[in-house]
Amino acid sequence: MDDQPRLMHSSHGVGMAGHPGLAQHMQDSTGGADGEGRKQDIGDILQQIMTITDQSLDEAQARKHALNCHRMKPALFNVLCEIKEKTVLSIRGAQEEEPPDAQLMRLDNMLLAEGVSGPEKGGGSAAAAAAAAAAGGGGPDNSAEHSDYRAKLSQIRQIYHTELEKYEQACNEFTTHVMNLLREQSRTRPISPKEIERMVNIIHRKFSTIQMQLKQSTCEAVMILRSRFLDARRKRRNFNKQATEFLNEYFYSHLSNPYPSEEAKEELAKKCSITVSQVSNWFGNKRIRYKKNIGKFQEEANMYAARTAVTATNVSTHGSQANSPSTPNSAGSAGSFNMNSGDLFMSVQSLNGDSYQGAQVGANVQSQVGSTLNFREGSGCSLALALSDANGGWQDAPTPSSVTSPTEGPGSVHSDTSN
DNA sequence: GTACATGATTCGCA
DNA sequence: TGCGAATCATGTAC
Repeated sequence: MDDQPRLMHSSHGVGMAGHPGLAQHMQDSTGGADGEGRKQDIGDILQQIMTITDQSLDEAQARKHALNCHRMKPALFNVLCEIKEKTVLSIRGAQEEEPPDAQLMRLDNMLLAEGVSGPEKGGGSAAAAAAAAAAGGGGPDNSAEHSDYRAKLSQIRQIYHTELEKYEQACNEFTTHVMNLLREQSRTRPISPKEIERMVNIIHRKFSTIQMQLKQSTCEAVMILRSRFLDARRKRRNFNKQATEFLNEYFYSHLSNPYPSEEAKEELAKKCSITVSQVSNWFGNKRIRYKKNIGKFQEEANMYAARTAVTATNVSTHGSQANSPSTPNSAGSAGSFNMNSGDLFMSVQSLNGDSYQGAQVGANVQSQVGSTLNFREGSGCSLALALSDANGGWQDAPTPSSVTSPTEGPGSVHSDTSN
């Protein structure tokens, strides 16, 4: 406590000594007739200011009022303000000129790109689509995951804006409060408008730091969400049995050309409750793995062939009775797949001498290992032969017209024994 | 825990 | 751009 008067007096001394213009100021404002008397006045005022903290509240209030009414007060405050301007605040002012924060700009750009800040873009659907595209997905098939991503991103966006508003509101309130306080205090201590303005800037900078932390946290949240979204996409889930059945049916029914069109893929995706991309992946994997190990898949092929043949037989029977084309897939959903009207798949395994009788075409067919016969009903029950060649490539099945001679009967077989 | 199955991803190619 | 091939990563059966 003892230090304070000493410091005050010290600063008083420095202030007066360091500001030779004070006496002049006093003279200017008072006419300079009785300089000594005025100096005494100033000394009294300063003394009162210095000792104001040692007084009781009531005494201080009374002294404050007396000081405020003192004729020398405005001049004294002007001088003190000038001294402040030329010392501490000038140093602080030099530090205020900071370059725009690069990190803040990065954060702003990222938030804008992710659709968190800036105008509402469907809750960041563009970013979600970009994320989906990056993960190899696309189209309406990922809508469930997209909507989940969008919902969470929208949540982040909402929290971000709520917090931002809170900060801005708090910043404004605090700024107003400080300004009012400083204006109030400027009645009893020398505070220039410039200093108030500077203080406001300091407050804004402090709140900007908080805002940056908020932006950083939001960016982190978006990054976590995004990585989880991508991870979830990568996470493998086995398709259900029915989906695999549908895919296998199509694959073995189109062994001659197991490249489903976009429409077929969409149809399969719909039936299997998977995405078009997944259908593409499945066929890609299937073709590779089938070619790598035809023998292993032969049993599976036979199973689907038999099933398809039975279905086709049934359908054919009813179909011929009804005199209408049929679509023999075991699921019985006519026309669901991109099959030629009346495609009948038949796989022949000669290893154990088994042969499947295509009831519809009425022919006993025995062929080479790995060869696959694709019977096409249609005009004259034409027969297309499809097989995977020795090089592992797929040989396109001839079109019915190209393999069907008008003279060929149901039992005619185009057989490629290259395998 | 291990081997195998299988969906997803990546990369090079035509 | 779609495909084949290789590979990764995870699910599943034992």
